[in-house]
Amino acid sequence: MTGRDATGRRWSIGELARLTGTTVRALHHYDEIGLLRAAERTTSGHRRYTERDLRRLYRIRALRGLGLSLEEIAAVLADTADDLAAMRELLTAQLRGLETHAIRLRQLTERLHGLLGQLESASMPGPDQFLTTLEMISVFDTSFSTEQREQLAERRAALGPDGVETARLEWAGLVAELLRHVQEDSPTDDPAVRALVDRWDALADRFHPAGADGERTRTVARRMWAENSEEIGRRLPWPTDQMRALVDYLDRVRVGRDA
Amino acid sequence: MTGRDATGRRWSIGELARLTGTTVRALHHYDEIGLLRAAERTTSGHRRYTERDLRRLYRIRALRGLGLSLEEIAAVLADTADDLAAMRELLTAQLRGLETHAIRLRQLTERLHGLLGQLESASMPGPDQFLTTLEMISVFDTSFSTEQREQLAERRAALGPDGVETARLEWAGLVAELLRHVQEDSPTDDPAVRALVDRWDALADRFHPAGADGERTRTVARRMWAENSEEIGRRLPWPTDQMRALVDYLDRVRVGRDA
DNA sequence: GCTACGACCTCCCGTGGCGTCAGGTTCAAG
DNA sequence: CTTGAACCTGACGCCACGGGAGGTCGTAGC
Repeated sequence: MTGRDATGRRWSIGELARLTGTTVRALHHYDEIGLLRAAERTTSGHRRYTERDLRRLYRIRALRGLGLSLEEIAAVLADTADDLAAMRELLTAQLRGLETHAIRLRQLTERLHGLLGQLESASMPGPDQFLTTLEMISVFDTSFSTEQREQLAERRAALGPDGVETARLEWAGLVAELLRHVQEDSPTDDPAVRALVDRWDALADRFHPAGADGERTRTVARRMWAENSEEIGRRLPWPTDQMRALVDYLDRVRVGRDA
Repeated sequence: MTGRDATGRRWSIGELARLTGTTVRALHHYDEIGLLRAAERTTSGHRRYTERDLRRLYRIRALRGLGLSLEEIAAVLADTADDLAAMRELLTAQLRGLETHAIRLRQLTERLHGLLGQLESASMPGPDQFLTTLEMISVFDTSFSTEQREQLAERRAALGPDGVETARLEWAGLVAELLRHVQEDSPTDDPAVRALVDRWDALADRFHPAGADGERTRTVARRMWAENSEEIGRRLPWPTDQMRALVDYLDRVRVGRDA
């Protein structure tokens, strides 16, 4: 078993750790799980590593540096190593995983950017408002049905990720602000309210722009946003009625505006 | 204490989980760590959540969706919430963290791309070669001294991350292949060997291009690569002599080529 | 031979954010 | 009254180690 390198150099566990930039504890761990067993032990139990162990360790560290799990590493290093296909497959899978990870990371970054922008802007009234926006974001994430998500995905391609994030965030903020106006029963000709509703409609139009059959599309669009508002209302502490009231309120403001 | 919402709706833990898209277990966990305690319990011990709990949960989920840890969330939600500055600070820090994370992710992706490219290319002799390349990568990552890293960083800016990764990978492969030739004592006028050495020198030149004082820079460059080779040799199972032999071999090939 | 002192040993708890049983109790509908 | 779904607490598992306790081993200097 040790015949192959019975004559070579030996390293203690600490030397090995220093050589490879790992820690003694990590080597203990690899030993425990059987990923890298010391080829020999001294009579007193100290580990002695051989050249083969060292080279295996280098491979392990390289693969870990590529983000593979210890289990995966054990698998590819267990194959008699003439199995490059397995290695290629694993690395390809890893690459795909990294790419989806990168996508989520970008989305996260955009959300954070948006939120920070909102925090910096002067239009931010206070902490209550911001916390409500947070709630709306959470609700938004769990409220859209699958087919609605698909519809959004179509628009997503056209708007680009930035546009979608911005819209999502803006919409969450709008719902929060408008709900407050509904609760306070602001008059429908309040300029502030009109500005909010204009932004609301512009947002909906951006997702469902008027095409050849402009009016029909817009109707569908507004209905969809209204339905989402209701769905969201069902998930909020405020009763559904309140959310329906919001939609009604929107309509009343529009009537006053378009008259 | 419960006076504020003594009259509102109550939700069971399962209802709350369905509303917010979480799991019962997660809510148990939040309760355990004190992040979200149910406002009340029934006489039999079942949790009853109030409207305030629900809204707090929405905030928690939104912040978790932004990648904050439960501890951080507890901190910002504990502040009496008029502390938007703390929130801004935390989100900014989070954004910075995401960005460094994204950088590492890009590096990883590039490495994987490079390795896969090497695996696909026809110049890949066999699994042994590939595993040796893995070892070299590992060694490369831990061998360069700090000032050498700094020198590399300068060039890095000029070459771009892609260039650095490609070079790193190519160099690792070259060392592996050349070491084999040294071991097999291939003749110095072997065309395959010459091609390898040409690639080696081209690589070094790419990192240390000939400027006004061309020759001196090149000498420095070659010395640096040679030193790294020795340093690397010291970390390899092969003795230092072998690595020094590699450098000598390189020189002999160059002499034959330039004559 | 004695004494440091460092390197090594094994065993075990902790990390984060829950998932997943196990074994028992309670609730709501029929 | 019964059944089945929902709920409870408690405990272990995950992943790749970090870190500490408490003991043994190796070697260098006196």
